[in-house]
Amino acid sequence: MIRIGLFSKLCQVPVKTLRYYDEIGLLKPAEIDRFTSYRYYSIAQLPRLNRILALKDLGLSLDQIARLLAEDIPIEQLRGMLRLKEVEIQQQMRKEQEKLSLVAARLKQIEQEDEMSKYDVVIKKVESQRIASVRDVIPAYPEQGALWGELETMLSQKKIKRTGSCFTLYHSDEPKIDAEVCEPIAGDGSLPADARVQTRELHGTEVAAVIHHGSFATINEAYGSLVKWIETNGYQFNGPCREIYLQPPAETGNQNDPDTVTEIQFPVVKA
Amino acid sequence: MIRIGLFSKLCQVPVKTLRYYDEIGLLKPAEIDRFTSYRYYSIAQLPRLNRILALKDLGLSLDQIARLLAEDIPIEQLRGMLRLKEVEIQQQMRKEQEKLSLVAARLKQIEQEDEMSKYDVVIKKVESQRIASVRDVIPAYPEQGALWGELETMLSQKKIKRTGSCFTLYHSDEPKIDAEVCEPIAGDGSLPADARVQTRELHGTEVAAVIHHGSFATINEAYGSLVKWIETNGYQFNGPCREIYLQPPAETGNQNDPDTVTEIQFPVVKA
DNA sequence: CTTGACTCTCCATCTACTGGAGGCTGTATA
DNA sequence: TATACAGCCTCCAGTAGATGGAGAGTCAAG
Repeated sequence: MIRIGLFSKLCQVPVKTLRYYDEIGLLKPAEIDRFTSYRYYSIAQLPRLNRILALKDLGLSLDQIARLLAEDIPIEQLRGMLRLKEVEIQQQMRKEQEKLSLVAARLKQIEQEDEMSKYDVVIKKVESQRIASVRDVIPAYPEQGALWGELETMLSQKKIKRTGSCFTLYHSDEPKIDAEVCEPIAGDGSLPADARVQTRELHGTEVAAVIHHGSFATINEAYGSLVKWIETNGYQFNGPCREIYLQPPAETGNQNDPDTVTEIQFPVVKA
Repeated sequence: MIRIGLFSKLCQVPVKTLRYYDEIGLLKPAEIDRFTSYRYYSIAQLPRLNRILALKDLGLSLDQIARLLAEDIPIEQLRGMLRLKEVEIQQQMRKEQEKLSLVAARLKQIEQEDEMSKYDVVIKKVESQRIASVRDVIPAYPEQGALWGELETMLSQKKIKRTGSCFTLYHSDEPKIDAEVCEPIAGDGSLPADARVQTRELHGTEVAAVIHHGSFATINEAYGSLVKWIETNGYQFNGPCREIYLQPPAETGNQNDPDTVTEIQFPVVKA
């Protein structure tokens, strides 16, 4: 029987850690003095500790290790745990890889422009949502006002309220702009059976997004940054772009308000 | 001004997390009602939050992000932080890679033998230490008794105490076993200037180690496991093997004691 | 006026330890 | 045998980045 300090030296594990393992029941000392509470370990406990360390090196949690050491684990379960861990590590590696390329892209961008970009691109998931929309080809971006009028009229007639920010889907670019103005509505919204206004489910997707703060006059910069980011970070476009008007419900509108906040989202997939 | 719930929906960040960011000063609401303590956010705060999220995706800590957003950061410092992070991520990836191959090796081993090996190999660092030793070629392993005799005699004459477990270094294998029996001594140990007993520094190294619990008769299994592990896990031998006798200082000795505990270490380098 | 959805603060929890304060215990030396 | 000092004990707090819950106050609609 040896005391904790010597045991610690033999196994190269700090005393504090041994006490912690005792506390959580992972490795109890062979004996504890009833009067002094001194922990006494047996050299024969080294193999168990070694097994603990080896399993820890695989990335298993102490909790999992405790369960594995519980003596009556079928080999099948061990195999399962390891396979699970294998997958976990692979996922983790992919994440790290992702981070690495993001960092590298940022660095490259700093090299080129010598400052931090005004826009920050984030990848996020957008949930599936039910929308009411009006779609048409318009000659110029500001011309979508008419479409908004049609949509609003219909919705207020039917007394349907929107459940989120309204937005425009751009199905095609200039010069023939194929725009669809949309408002999210409740899931049970009755369809109006109207030729112009239709309701449908807009399915969820991953998007790359930036937020533009300022008048629409300068929104091109935001588009430029976002498109460039998507290309340099190895994503591919995967659907029509969404331009979301993030005004608080009260104040919808003024195109040139310098406090306008707009989110631009491009559905993407990792190439 | 919008309330936390709506802001949470717009930016896809949980309410709890927004409150946490407020608490740590990373993103304070634009306004807080003095009477109700309700947090009110401005849509114009979305770009800042987006930047936070983007930096978080790079793997920066909230603390680092807070410092970066402190407005007066020179571009140089940002560059430095990113480069540092780049290196960190690469290290992390190497670690994950290491784990992955360890897990894979375990799985393969289970496939082959259909049980968990009796021995668990761990990689650890061994500190540099001062030793007194006697080295000679012996015809068989048990013959090292004589060498131990010489060493012990000398040390007890000089009244030098050992500072750790004694061990044998095997410089060569059977049939001509070149063994060096060693005892660690205090760093300032005076050298005895003896032809047979010498003192020297044994430099630190990484080792792959297993612990054998039981009589020496079966120690070959431990050697077998360890050597196999080293080979399948892509390490290379890097010095003479150490056989460490982990008995508590009191009971040195009996070769066939079934409670003998021995650690076997092979210095290794990652191939 | 009530109901139900939101929001608030405060506390606890997670992982695997690490550090420190304050107080015993064991051993070596004088 | 007295004393110094290393070693050991327990308890408490803190790490990072949230997450979950209790209990209470607030807001808007019907």
